[in-house]
Amino acid sequence: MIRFVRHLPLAEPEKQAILDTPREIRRFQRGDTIYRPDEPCGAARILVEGLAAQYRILPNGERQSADLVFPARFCDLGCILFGVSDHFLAALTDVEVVEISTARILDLFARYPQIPVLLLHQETRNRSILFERLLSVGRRPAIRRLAHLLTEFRLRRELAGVAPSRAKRILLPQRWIGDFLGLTTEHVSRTIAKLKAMGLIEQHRNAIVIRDPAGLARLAEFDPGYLHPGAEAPPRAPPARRGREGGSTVAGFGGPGSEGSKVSANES
Amino acid sequence: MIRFVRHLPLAEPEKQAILDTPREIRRFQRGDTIYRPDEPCGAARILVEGLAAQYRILPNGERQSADLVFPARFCDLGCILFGVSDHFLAALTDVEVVEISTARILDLFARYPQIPVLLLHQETRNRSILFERLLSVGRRPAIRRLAHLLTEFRLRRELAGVAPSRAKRILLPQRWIGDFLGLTTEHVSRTIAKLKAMGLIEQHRNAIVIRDPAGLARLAEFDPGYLHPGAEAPPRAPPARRGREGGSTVAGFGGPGSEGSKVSANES
DNA sequence: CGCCTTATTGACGGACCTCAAGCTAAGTGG
DNA sequence: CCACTTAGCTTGAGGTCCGTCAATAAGGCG
Repeated sequence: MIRFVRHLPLAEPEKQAILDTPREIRRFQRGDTIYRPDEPCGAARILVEGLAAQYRILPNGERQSADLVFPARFCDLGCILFGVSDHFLAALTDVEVVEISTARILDLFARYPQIPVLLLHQETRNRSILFERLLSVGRRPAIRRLAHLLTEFRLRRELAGVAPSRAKRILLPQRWIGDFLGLTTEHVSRTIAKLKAMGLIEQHRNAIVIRDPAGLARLAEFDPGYLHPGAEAPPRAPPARRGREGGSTVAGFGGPGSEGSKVSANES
Repeated sequence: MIRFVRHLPLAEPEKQAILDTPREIRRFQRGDTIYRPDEPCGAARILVEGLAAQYRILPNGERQSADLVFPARFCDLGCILFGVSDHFLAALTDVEVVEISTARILDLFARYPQIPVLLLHQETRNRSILFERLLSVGRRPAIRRLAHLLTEFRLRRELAGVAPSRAKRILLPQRWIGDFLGLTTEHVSRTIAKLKAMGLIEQHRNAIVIRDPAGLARLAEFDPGYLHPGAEAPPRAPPARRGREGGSTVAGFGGPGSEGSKVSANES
C-alpha cells in the first residue's frame, strides 16, 4: 500500500492524506470472486497486488469480460459514485485489495481536488481501452482479435514497469481469453494453434510466450495510441526501482502531468 | 448553451463560471464529420443540439461505433486530458457543438472541483454503457443485440427528458445500427424484418417505431441498471420544462447528488 | 493412482457475411 | 410532368467463420 501510494502522480499532501486514510486489506485466492454486482458495496476497492478481470454475465450464463485490472488501479468507480457495481470481478492470481469506505473517499475528493482529476484520467483511458476491445470483438476476425489482445497485454505490462522479457509471457486461461474476445474456448484453442504455426507465439505449460512481438502487432494492425501511454507510466521521472520488478512493484496511478514515452508497436 | 448550463447538477457559482467562460459555437450538418482522431485538438467539445456517433475504423475501412452522444454531454474527454481524440465523431442530425479551450477547461477544473467530479460520474456511466455494448456484440445473437440497442436508445431518450411517445420512434440509418452492433447492413435489414414479423416494431419511412417496448425489452433480456438512471436525470427536482420537449431541450449533465427515479424495463 | 480442471481435436451445423440485383423514396434538371 | 439519379433499404444464393457437441488428452493435486 505504501509502495503503491508513493508512486502516484500526486503532490506530497495528497499522498500523505491517502496514507492517513483508514483502510482495510482483503486477500483473495486465484479463482475467487472478489465482488458481484448484486452485493451492497460501500467502499472503494483498489487492487494493490495481483491481477483481476471484470466481466458481466448473460441469463444463460455466457460471460463477457471487459478488461483486466492491474495493480494500483481502482477496480470499480461505479461502486463509489453510484453505490453499485456493474460487473463481477474475478481474481486471476492471488490478489490483494485495499478497501476505503465511500464516505472517506468522498471526503478525500472534497479536500484534495487533484484526486478526482486523476481518476478522471484513469477512467477516460479505461473507456478508450474498452472501445478498442469493442472494435476487436465487433469487426476483427478471431486471429487478429487474439493477436491484438496479446499485444495489448504485453504493452500494458511493460508500461506498468514489467521487464519486456517477462511481459512477453502471458498467463491467462483460454476460458478467459475467450471471454475477452467473445469466442468459445474451442475456437481460442484453434486460433492459438494457428499463431503457433505462424511462428508468432509459443506455448509452455499454460503460458503463451510471444516469440515475435512485432509480427504479432503487425498481424493485429496494432496502433498503441489508445493506451495513452503517458497515463500509465509514473509521472515525471519514475522513482528509482527496487530489485524485483514483478507485476506490482511499480505501476503508478496514471494521470495528468505525465509526459510518458512514445510507444511503438514495432520495437524488437 | 444557457439552457444547457442551467440544468446542470451544479451550484450557482459553478454554473455562472461556465457561463462566463469564453466559448465558440460550431454547427454541422447531418453526415458531417465533427472531428477525427488525427486532427490536433485543443478544445473541449460539448454537444448542445442534435445527435452524434463516436466510431473507430479499421485499416480496411470497417467501422465500429461505441456510443451516441446526446445533448449536454462532452464528446471527448480524451481531447482535454490527453490532447488527442481516440475516435471519429459523426453528426447523425444537424448539430451544434460548443468548444471551450483546454486551458480554460483546466482552469475551471482547478477553481471548481465539483466539475471534474461531475465529469467523473459521466465517464463512469459512459464506460458502463460501453461495457454493455461489448456484452451485446460479444455474446448476444443479432436479434437480441438489435432489441437491446433499440430499448437502450428509447430509455436513454426518456431519461434525457424526451416524451415516451416520441422516444419510441428511432431514426437511425441501418448502416449505423450495423456499426453499433458489429453487423452488416444486410443482416440488420433481415433482423429488423424479423422483429417486425414478431410484432415488436414497425417501420415508417426511415424510422423504426417500437410497438411493444416491454416485449422488446424482454427479448433483449434488458436490465436497465447499467444506465445508472440517477445520473442522467436532472438532480433533485427537475426544473419546469418549456413547451416543446424535442430532443435537446432538457438533458442535464448527470452527476452526483441525483437520486433519480427507478427505471423499469416493463413499463407500458 | 484417480479425479478434476484445462486444453486439444474432429465432425457437423448454423449464424452471419459476401456478392449481386432490384426496389423505393426523394430529389434534380429538362 | 417526367426521365434520371442517388441514397438507403430489401431480397436471394452461396460461402465461411465460428459455435456446438463429443471424445480424447494432459497436467495438477490430493
